[in-house]
Amino acid sequence: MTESDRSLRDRLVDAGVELVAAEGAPALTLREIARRAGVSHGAPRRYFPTHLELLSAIAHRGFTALAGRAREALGDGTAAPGAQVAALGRVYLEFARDNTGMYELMFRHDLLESGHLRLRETSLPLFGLLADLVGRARPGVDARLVAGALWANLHGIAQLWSWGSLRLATGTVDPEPLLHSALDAHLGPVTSR
Amino acid sequence: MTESDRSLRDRLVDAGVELVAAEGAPALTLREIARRAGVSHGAPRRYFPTHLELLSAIAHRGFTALAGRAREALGDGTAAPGAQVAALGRVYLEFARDNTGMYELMFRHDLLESGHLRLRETSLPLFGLLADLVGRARPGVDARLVAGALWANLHGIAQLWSWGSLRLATGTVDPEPLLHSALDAHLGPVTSR
DNA sequence: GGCGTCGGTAGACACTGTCTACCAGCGCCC
DNA sequence: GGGCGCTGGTAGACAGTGTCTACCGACGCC
Repeated sequence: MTESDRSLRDRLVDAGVELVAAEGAPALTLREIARRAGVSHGAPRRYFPTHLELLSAIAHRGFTALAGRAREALGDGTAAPGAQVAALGRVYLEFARDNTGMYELMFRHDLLESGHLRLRETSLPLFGLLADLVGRARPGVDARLVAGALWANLHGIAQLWSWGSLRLATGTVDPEPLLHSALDAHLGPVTSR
Repeated sequence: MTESDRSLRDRLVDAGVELVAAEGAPALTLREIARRAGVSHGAPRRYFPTHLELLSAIAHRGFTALAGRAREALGDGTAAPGAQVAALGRVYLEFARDNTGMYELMFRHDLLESGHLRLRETSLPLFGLLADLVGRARPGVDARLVAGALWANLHGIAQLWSWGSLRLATGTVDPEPLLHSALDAHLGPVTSR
């Protein structure tokens, strides 16, 4: 058959990725994913011993997708470090805005600890890149610390904005000024951005 | 009876608060809350038409508790604005650390939109206080914007730290340096703190 | 004193994740 | 070649969930 040449494992993850984009994170039922992949509800168990591990695999796709967009936004990496950090921040917020369900899934804390995929470590290379850029943009500071604070800021903006809390609190109509404020704060007064 | 002089509504919320502290957010089952309150699983429906509304009422307790701690940390409010902001940030992170389950519940986005309690608006007074302090600490800037960015930063640190992601990424052993970094960033170079 | 209403019970329903028994088809080896 | 075991999937049971509905007991009120 045309479907079974790709392993069921991949088809399940594919179905999950489509489902979370179409219906949101709460729709990612084990049985519904199996249904969409055209198999019985017990089949996923061969590949994912538990529901959480399947969700982890789906979230993993999200992290690699985010990393891909980051890489392509950075281009050849010749721009000024501060500008590259700004580009990363913008990509991060755009990803969270355009993939609400997937972003929500990626940061479900019970997923982070499950699966030998070690989902938490998946985001480390991207963080390392950020820390490197921060270190070049602000020599002299503890780059990993500042990068950590900045990452937390981006994450907070992404979440609180998508929930409407920040829109309500700040009264602004889009998160761009918040991103600017955060970048200015962590990267120091406007440099060559 | 000694139990029914307080309305079942309050007893349910009480049971939920205890349960989330003892067993974590995922344990907040409608049926388990009813069990702990000593009633049948259909009883809560008289007061909370849906499970989410009961959870909203429980989370509401969390917000008022947080506001209480903030108020008591600020004291008479005579300290320098920057110091007060720092105190608020510290209280926020401590609350998130000491009440992991409750904090997780408070920021479940599907809760924020449910219930005529309008949970999202509950955090507005506290945010207004923060924005006011930020405005006095940094006159000239858009206080609500900077306060929003700072709030997002605190929220991000609280979440990512409690999940272990920030500890892993920054290599620090406690979130205090992150708080300092964030405060320095948003409030400008160390003032009278 | 009968009646209606309030506050709670009990059970049904559909749905979930997990577990277990089964089994069809295939390759492999003696 | 024929039996065997393994791989990969099916089907059903089970406990638990949230919601809904029928019932009902005690209380207040006219």
